[in-house]
Amino acid sequence: MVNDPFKALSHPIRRGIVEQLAAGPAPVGEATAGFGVSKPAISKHLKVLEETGVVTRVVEGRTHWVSLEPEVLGEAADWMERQRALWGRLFDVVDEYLKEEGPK
Amino acid sequence: MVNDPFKALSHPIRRGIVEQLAAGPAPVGEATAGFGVSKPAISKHLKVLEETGVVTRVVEGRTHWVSLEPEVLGEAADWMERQRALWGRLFDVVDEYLKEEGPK
DNA sequence: CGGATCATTAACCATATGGTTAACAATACC
DNA sequence: GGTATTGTTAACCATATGGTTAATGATCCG
Repeated sequence: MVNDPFKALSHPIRRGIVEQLAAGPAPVGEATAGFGVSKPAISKHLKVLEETGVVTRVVEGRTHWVSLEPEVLGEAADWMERQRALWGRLFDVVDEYLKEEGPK
Repeated sequence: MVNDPFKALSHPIRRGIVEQLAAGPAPVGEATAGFGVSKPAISKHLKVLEETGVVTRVVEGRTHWVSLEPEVLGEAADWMERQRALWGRLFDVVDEYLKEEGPK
């Protein structure tokens, strides 16, 4: 995977930023308010989100506008759904197993 | 999040193990074959998967049976789908924005 | 120009992560 | 008992991660 959205989402602060951005593009300060860490810490999380392709940034004057990249996050969502589909089969396997065992 | 499935899924080998286990419970050696790393490395990945609640282990003789825990992975899948739903709205927001701008 | 504002970079630190080889543990088999 | 099989633990190493404070960049505004 070139973009690795799962790496991006592996920290709660970064998931929080993604949640904030779901409402639409926002300046850094707005998208990252309320996480209780310093600005440099935020800057680093944002950098990870950018490097993994989850967000993009447009600088406009002194404010940096940050936007979600749904396609990249979609890769993660798709993987999860593919897995979920397979778990369904897994339940069937377990069911069959229980059937073979017969009723108690 | 007490269980953090996203942390578990943040490494490609661990995602690979999850994929293998989607077919059903398997012994460690079977669930983790073909990743090109040493057994201790595998052991550690498995430990992470266990600690985050993504898999459970049952020891039977000298083979350790590993199983997926769909509920825990479901937390991650649900989060992704909630986000995906919000991205939908995001597209609408962008559409509205483009409408306001008017046709070129 | 000078100060306030928005945000990053630099330098540093502690701990986590991901890998290795070597040794160990426990069970299975002859 | 001796050896093969399955898997973990111990010790070690390099790099990544996540945080800090202090300094810097860049823009806006009076």
